[in-house]
Amino acid sequence: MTDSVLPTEPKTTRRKGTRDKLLKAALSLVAEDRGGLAGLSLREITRRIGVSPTAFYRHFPGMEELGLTLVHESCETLRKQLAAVSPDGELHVQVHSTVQVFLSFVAEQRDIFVMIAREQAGGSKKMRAAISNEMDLIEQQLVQSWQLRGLPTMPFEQLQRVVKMSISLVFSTLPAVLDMPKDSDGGMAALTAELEQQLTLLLLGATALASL
Amino acid sequence: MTDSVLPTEPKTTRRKGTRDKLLKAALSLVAEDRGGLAGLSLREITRRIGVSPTAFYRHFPGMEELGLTLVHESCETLRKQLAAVSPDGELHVQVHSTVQVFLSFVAEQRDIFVMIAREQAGGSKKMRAAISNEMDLIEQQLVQSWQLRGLPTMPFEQLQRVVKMSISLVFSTLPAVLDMPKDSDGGMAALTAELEQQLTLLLLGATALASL
DNA sequence: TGTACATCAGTGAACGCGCGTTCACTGATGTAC
DNA sequence: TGTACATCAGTGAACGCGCGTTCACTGATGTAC
Repeated sequence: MTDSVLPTEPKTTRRKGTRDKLLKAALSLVAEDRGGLAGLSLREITRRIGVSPTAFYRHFPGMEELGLTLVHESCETLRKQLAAVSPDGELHVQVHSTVQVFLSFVAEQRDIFVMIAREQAGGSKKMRAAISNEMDLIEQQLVQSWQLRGLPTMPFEQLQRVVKMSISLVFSTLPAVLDMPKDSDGGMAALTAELEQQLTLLLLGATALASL
Repeated sequence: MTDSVLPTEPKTTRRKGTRDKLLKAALSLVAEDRGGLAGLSLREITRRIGVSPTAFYRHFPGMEELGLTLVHESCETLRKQLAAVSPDGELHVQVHSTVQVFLSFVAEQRDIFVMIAREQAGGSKKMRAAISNEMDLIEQQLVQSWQLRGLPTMPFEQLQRVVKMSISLVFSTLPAVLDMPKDSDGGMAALTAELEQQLTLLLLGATALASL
């Protein structure tokens, strides 16, 4: 048994990984139900990743900061993915593409959205402010990208309102996602279909209205 | 000092009132922030109304049942008030009336809506099921009453979807209500105006679409 | 390359606290005769 | 109307528990010379 061969691999691994593990553990605990970030404890999180409770404080001053970090980093990822979409063609094709991106992201990052849905109204004041801020950023980004693509056959103010409403509607379906088995493809498909119907109705309606 | 004159008044008062006091106290504690029903304790509630913690169990088996009762009784009240509205005239007048009823009820019963908004996504599974059930009842009722008034210049399925979307949009604004000072009339007016714009856009759009 | 030192991530014992729930109880209200 | 009894709402002591946070510590990693 040669003792200390291959000093590489685990060198910095166990060191740096803990912060991310804490975030992931918190996220999965929230997704597992009970009652939002407020419903889980620091000790529960550290227990799950096999680390002493005190280790938590090496990475976050407290639970609230962990929550804010989680929201911020998740939404950043979402915005990047949304920015990468560039649908072409007619209006309803573009709608379809955007909705698909949004929803496949929701399906993929289910836990994150579950958490955002819960904290959006249920969290602390700071938490709610952070989420509302992130949603505004998403809104701005969508408005811009749709403008650039020549979609807006309607006044700017109306386009902005339509986007805001679309985002509200997407987030409204999240509680239903919460109560869906993690692997229920059928259920998710039904939600997706209904949401697409809703957004299409909204967008076509607004367009029809603007052309009168 | 004649001792036991006037034996009336407080006879049954202190007895029966406790259950309602518990409900009210829980509601006001949720509205005061922190983090939903999950964020407050049985002892906190009983402390607020000056009763021993054990008295709680005379009225509810636990916190969850108190929460479910709160939701149920509140939504029943809301539905009764909505049923009492009978707007006349053109479409946008009817929209205006309905929105006004809804929003004045929200303003009036602010705490209840705050709680519903929080628990809709943030609560336990049972809680979410109860709220989603109550929202369906509201939806059905609105669809019926609009149908009776001859509003639907659109297919039934579309009317139903429009109502569902309207309710989603109303509930989406609740997190913003949460962060508004209790007496900020200006803030509430702004929210009301934006919401009315949104709903008008949706309804007129859908109508325009149906008449193409 | 080797050595000395500083920084940093994680430890484990200990604390005081508020919690939900149990229990046997008390005294007031309601009911039967 | 009065008396005996059952029911019911509220009490207060007691319990064990998991919590957040503190502290002095250890040993590994990173840095300066």
